[in-house]
Amino acid sequence: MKKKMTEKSIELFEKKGFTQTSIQDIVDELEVTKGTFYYYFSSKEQLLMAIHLEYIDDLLERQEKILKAESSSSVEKIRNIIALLIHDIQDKGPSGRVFFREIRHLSDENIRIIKQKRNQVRLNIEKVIRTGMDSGELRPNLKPDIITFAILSLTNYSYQWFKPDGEILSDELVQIYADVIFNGIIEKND
Amino acid sequence: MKKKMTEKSIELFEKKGFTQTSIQDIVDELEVTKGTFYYYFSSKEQLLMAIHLEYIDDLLERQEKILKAESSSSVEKIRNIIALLIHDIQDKGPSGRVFFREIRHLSDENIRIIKQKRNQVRLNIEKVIRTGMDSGELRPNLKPDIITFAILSLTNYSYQWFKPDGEILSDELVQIYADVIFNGIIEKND
Amino acid sequence: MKKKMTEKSIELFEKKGFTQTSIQDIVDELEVTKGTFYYYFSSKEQLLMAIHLEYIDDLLERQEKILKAESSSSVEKIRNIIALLIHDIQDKGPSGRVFFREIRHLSDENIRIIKQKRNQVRLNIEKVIRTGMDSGELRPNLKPDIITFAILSLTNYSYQWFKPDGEILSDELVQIYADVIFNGIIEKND
Amino acid sequence: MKKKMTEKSIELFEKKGFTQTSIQDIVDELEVTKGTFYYYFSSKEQLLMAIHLEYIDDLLERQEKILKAESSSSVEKIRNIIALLIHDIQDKGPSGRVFFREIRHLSDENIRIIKQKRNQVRLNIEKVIRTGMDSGELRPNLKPDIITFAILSLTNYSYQWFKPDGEILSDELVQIYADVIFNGIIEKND
DNA sequence: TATGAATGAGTGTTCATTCAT
DNA sequence: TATGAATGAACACTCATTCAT
Repeated sequence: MKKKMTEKSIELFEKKGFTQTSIQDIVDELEVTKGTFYYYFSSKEQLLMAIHLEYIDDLLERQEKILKAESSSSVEKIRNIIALLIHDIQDKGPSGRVFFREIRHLSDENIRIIKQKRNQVRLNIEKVIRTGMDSGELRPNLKPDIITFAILSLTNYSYQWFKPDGEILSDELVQIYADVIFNGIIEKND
Repeated sequence: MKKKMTEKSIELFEKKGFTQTSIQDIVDELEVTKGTFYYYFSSKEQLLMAIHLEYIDDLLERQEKILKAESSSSVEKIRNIIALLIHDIQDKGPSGRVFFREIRHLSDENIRIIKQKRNQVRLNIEKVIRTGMDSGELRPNLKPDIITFAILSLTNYSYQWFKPDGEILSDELVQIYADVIFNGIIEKND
Repeated sequence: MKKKMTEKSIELFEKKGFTQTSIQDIVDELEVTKGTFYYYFSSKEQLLMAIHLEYIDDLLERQEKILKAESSSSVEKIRNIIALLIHDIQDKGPSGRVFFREIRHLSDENIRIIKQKRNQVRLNIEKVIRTGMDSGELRPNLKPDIITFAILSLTNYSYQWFKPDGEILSDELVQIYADVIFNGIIEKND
Repeated sequence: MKKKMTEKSIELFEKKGFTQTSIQDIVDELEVTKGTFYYYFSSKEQLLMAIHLEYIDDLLERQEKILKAESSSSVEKIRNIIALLIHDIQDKGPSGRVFFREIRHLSDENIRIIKQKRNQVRLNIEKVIRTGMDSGELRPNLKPDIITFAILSLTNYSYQWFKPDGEILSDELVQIYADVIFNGIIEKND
């Protein structure tokens, strides 16, 4: 039941937003009563926090696996991280959208916790870029922090427009975005 | 007074969000009463729509100017559009953030109107890219629609993290982002 | 309307208790809506605090008048204070009962404020007793603080059983209680 | 377990009040579940009634013992009853406070039962006073009912301020109160 | 004896909106 | 142009109580 509630909440939060979704909306859909909701969650915010934690913890865990792969080059690792972030939108699109949009409705303390984990994701990318610059895989004159923001912009903003069931597949999107990031769009006349 | 209300609303909507800001909050700051608000606006949503319209119409207008400049190359036009979108965050950050975050609180009909104008901005970029590909300035194998989304991701997502008063200047950000988009990050060993 | 609300609230709080009286109960009786209540009071507790303040401030003011009367002896002053406290039960019985019973539902800060004023009433009585002992009007071996509690017990507890519309008049009660306090109940065989 | 529940309830009811204490609060402290509570008590009110009954029945029983002592004078009996009532505050303070404060949360029928027993305590005192007046121990012109209320006011109100662990001992309080009641506070210049 | 899931009526509070003045 | 009193629907949350196991 707790699982069912979380899932239905993600669905509704994504469709209507956190504030616009009432506890009544959630329990109505599951055909239970409000009391039942509060049996499993102590508050609406706690539910939102649970959704956030599940999302970011899973993401961090999978990112660590990519980082630890010793056989990968930095370029491969970046490509894998881009794939990870983009695919998340396909696989768990709704919770991703909730994650990116509703964080502000958490309490200050919870925001701090989530932002710290989000920063970890960001700093992990930054580190790979630095390693790639040092090893000569990447151009030496880059600003790693800004490049990281560029990558996160591409992947995170995709939840705003990318529909996994649309014409373009998420694998294609990964390939195109990696190509842009790595090679740029200008024609080189060598 | 109407102007003052709009401005104060943008400020509050940005700080606390549309739903979390009450009419009472707005009128309290201006030291008038709720009646006054309803003299100038027929509803809270109408105020939000006014903010959206002002933002997007101004943006479209300035984008058109860039597009019409006959002396510019496609690459220059793209760079100018990136500059336009990034600078907006600096100059009218709050209304930009409101624009990107609160659209969902408009009525369906109003959402349609705003999205149409937003699409216009997007299609304008797409067209410049196509022109650049045709003229040989840009690589011929690009997907213009996706590249457009990439550009919009970089610029629009910047409102999430970019602080105009921080270390990095918006001019620098424009330059770095243009460099990434045009040249990529990989070291070319020609 | 605010006045009407306070009065009806006192009436209901006295009959059913603060917690058992809902805002709905109050507004139903006045045939208005809950919104109206919150137009005049920011919370249920604030209403309770208003009731407390009005009661104790009025009491203190009238007590001061008694204390300042230069022509009265200490015995007369004590008798007048007993009359003041007892008559309050008759004149504004309901708010007195609310005052003595519901203080615990105030916030800690508000409890502090009210208790301080209540202590003032108590200390004022204590001072009169000391003066009476010094001047020889009262027995020299009394404990003024305990005697004060005795007086307050008699008067304050009367709200628990004394009905002003019953057989015995409040003037009689004052006389009897003053007689007990001053002379005791034992038969003196001098 | 039933005993433990009653005791913990008294403790909580005294600290937070009957309405402010939830069944959940009680069972949490005992580390059992709500189901367990309803195994032993049919309702929250029934628990409150049990507390009241235990208190008043015990009091009545001990009062009867005092009344039956043939060797005591009326004055001695009154002094003993004052001691009984005051000491109860020391020995079972919490349940006394619950008794005096929360009776209103009983059902009408239960209120009737408790009030009847409370009246018995009162009428017993009244009877001793009458006997004392008839035998010449007490002043002949007293109103026994009012004097009884005076005694009960002194003793019952003491739960509002008297702290058994404070400076003054309950034995001293008994002595002082008895002295006031019997002798008054005025200096007699015979 | 005890649990834990579920109920449903109720609570204080918020707030966009209306309207006579 | 602006006010201020009033509305009413909604909201998050509480809690005594039930009952199958």
